[in-house]
Amino acid sequence: MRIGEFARRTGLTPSTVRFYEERDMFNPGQITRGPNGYRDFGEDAVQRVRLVLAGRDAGFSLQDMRTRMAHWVEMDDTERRDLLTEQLDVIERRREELERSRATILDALAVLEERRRPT
Amino acid sequence: MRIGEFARRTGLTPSTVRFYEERDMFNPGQITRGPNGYRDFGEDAVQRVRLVLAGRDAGFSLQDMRTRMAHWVEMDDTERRDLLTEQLDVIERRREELERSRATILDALAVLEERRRPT
DNA sequence: CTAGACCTTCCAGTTGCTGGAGGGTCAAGG
DNA sequence: CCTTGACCCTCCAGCAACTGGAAGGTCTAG
Repeated sequence: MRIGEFARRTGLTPSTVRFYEERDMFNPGQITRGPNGYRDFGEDAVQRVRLVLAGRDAGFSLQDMRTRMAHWVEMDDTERRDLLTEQLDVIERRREELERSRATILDALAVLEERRRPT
Repeated sequence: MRIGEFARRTGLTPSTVRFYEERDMFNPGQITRGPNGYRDFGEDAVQRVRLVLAGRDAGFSLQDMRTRMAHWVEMDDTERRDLLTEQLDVIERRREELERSRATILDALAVLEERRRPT
């Protein structure tokens, strides 16, 4: 598929996809070029970028994700499990931060409510 | 208090605190200067920056937070409630993204587990 | 009077994009 | 055939939100 469709399917913009390619987030072969110079994305490129996005949202840098995924093929399942578990931990920490943020705002809201119907 | 203590209490680095000052995240008077040129932070500066951080973690830009808080004083409680509620929505959306990210990783883990004890 | 822990400004660099300029490709319709 | 529109290409400048280093000032304790 071409970059437009790929972007739509991954929720990215074409610009961002090109940026990810420049930063080596794809494996060789996942993006080929047609005779007109257009990029051609395979189905595995979609899978790949989805993992990258999961990592990014967990709070990993693109470089982190690149190295992690580069070594993926040569890792055994135990190492892979460790890596994914670590990723889960990072997500968990992000979730907690978000929860604190939410609490701060709920607090502020509670103050407003209390002012409306005073105790 | 001086910048070091302020940074410790807000979980920021002194560099970031100076950057926030430069970007006008504080109200005039929340940071004064001693005769030696050192910054002196008041207790309200701590409150202020905590709200900024809650907004930042919710996904708002610093500029957004700056304008939001600048108008805060002249808003009535209804507007304030709307603003905070909007902030909660943004947090909720971030939470969902994070949840999807988590699901992607749990999926990958499940594949590994299945390979260990095949069906 | 010096060592250490602070603080100051200024500024260049990093990450992860975003959007624009200037141009090529290609299918459909007049 | 030619134009129009929706694509695509590269290159590059700019942005947000930091980060850290250089070069230097201040203050307290020993």
